[in-house]
Amino acid sequence: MLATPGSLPPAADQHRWAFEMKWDGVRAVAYVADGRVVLLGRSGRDFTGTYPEVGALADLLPGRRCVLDGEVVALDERGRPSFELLQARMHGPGSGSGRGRRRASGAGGTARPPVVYLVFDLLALDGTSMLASPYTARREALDALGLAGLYCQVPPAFVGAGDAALRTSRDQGLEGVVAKRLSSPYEPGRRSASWVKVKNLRTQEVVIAGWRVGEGSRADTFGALLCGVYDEGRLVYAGRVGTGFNQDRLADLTARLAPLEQRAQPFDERLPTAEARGAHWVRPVLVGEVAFSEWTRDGRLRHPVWRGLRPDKDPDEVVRES
DNA sequence: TTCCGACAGTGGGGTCGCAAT
DNA sequence: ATTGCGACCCCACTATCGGAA
Repeated sequence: MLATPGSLPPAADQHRWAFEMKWDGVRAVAYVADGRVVLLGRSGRDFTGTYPEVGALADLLPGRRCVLDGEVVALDERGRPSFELLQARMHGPGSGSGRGRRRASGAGGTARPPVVYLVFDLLALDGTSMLASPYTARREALDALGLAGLYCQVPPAFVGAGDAALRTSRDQGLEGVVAKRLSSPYEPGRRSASWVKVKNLRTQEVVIAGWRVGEGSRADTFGALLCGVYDEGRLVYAGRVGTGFNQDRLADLTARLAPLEQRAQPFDERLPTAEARGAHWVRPVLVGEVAFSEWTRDGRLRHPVWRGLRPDKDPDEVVRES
C-alpha cells in the first residue's frame, strides 16, 4: 500500500486520521515465522541478507507468526534517517543478486552504517490476515506486540494532530508526515487516497546555465536544465532539473534558451566530463525556481522539480538559501 | 458525461558491478 | 586504470486511456 502525494486533511476532519512521521529509507515487508525473518522490498526482491539486523525481529516475537510493513532506515550521528547513508548499504549481499564479496569497512571502504527497521503496520498475525481490519485495529494489535529492540522499533502515530505532527517533522528535519485514515483497510499494492504523504518541500532559486538534449518525446525540446547558484561570487553547479514542465513550458523555455547559447561553460569550475556530456551552455541570465527535498552531499538538488521562471529576480542574487 | 486511477514515458541523485575502452 | 552503461534504490511530473461514478 502506497501513499498519495497531497496536503493535510482539513482541520475539521483530522480527528479521523492518524499522522506518522515519513521515514526516508527503503520500504520492506517482513515475514516472521518459526524464528526466521524474510524481508521483501517493493519490487519483491529479497533484502534479508542485505539488512541482517532485521533478523532480530525473530527474537522479539518468539513463537509468533506475523507479516509486518515498515521502512528500513539508516540513522546519522544525530539520529535522523539519512537516505544517503542507507545507499551505502543498499547493494550489499542479498539473495536476490549479490554474489559480491562483502567489502571490508575501514580504510578506503565505505562505512556500513547500522540500519533500523521502523514498523508501522501489521498485515497478518498468527495465520489471520489483518488486511480488512481498519487502521486503528491493526495499529492496536501492532502496539500490543511490544516490538522494541535496537534494530526494530514502532514509531508513534499521532491521532488527530496533523498540523503539530507536520511542524514536528519539519523541526526534526524529517521528510514530512503520512496521514492515514483511521477507518481504512490495508490495500496491498495500491496507491490509496487513505494514505496521504505530506512532504516538507523546500524551494530554491537557480540560474539556468545550460540544458541537456532530451530523449524520445523530449528530443526536440530539452531533457533537463543545468542549474547553478552563486557561492561567494562564483557560479557553482547545483544539479539538473528535468521534471515539472508541461508541453507549453518546454516549448517556451526552448525558445528562450536558443538565443542565449554560448560555447563556454558558465561555471567557474569546469564540470567533470561525465556531467557535461551532451550539454549546451547558455549565458547565465535566466532565473527559475525549483522545489526540492534536500541538498545532497555533493551540493546537488535532490528530487528537483521545476516551478517556473522568476523574471523578477536578478541572477547575481541567486545563492544557496539553506 | 465527467472524473479518477493505473500506466507509460521522461526526467532527477546516488551506488555498485561489469564490460568496453 | 578509466569510462560507460544498466540495474537497482529513492523519487516528481505529464499525458493518455479506459472504466467507475
